[in-house]
Amino acid sequence: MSDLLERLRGRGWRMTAQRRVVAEVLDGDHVHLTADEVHARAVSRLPEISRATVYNTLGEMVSLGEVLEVSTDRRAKRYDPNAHRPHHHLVCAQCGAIRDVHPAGNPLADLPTDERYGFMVSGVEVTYRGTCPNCAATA
Amino acid sequence: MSDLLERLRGRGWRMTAQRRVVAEVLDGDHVHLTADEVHARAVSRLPEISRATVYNTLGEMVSLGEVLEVSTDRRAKRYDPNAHRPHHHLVCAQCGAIRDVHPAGNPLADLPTDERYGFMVSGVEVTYRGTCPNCAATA
DNA sequence: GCTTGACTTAGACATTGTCCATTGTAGGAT
DNA sequence: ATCCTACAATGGACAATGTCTAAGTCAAGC
Repeated sequence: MSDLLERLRGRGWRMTAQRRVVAEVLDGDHVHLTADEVHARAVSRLPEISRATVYNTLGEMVSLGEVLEVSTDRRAKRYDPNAHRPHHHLVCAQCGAIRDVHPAGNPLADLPTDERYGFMVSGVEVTYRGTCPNCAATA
Repeated sequence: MSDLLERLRGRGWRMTAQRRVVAEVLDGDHVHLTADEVHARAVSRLPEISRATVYNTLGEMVSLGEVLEVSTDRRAKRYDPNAHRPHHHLVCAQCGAIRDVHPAGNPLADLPTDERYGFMVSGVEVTYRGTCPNCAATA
């Protein structure tokens, strides 16, 4: 059920009630919660969990490479538990809904050498913007 | 020399000392200043300019479509006066240096219909990550 | 040179995130 | 089973970035 929790367990990660709750809250597909959203949901299961712990725990999951940080807007960072299959994001400009997407093509190959300014290029993020069906209907 | 200022003038934008200074500070190629950096530079030319004015002015330039907001990290928004030719960004993971790049290919065409989740997709941002020559040498 | 509505200001406030000293506890050692 | 100890959690202060408001100021048209 909880893939994320399983992965973390298999790394000798010290398990605590707080960490378990954070991992459970974050698990799933197309999940892109902010730290505060994670905290709110965690609190409903473990009322005494603190904000700092949620931030620390999310930060550790990111360091372990089991969770991705996503910045689709200039507001809060979002956390994406689907760190294993590389993917990009499609964001609704109105409501902020986010979907994971897997475009064809390889943007890295599309960056010519003379546009690299001597950088060692290691990765690329692609963010599609648009309007979701829901917002299109309401507008 | 100040293209940005010229463009703004030609739109009946009410001109004030503050707005002129902000436009001048922001003009150029590969310019990606944060609001606070813009403020700091503006203050050196017009000591009494306020932070709120800089934020307001940058926001208006963005609304007018003459300046782009760029979020290459989760820190402060950056402002890019080069709103004419569409382009993407290459960011140094160590020092945060940013270059404008123009990759080949069309990422919009690479997003299959069955990965669009019914969204009306209107744009795409591509952010390349890597290490700049300077940081590679120092590391 | 007036008038007026738009612009600017200073600072309070909001949001998101980090840090630190203290307290608690998971998991190995006995 | 219990004890130890290093690691984790807590909560509250602090920092960075951005927004808002009420009052004063000014650019541009008449």
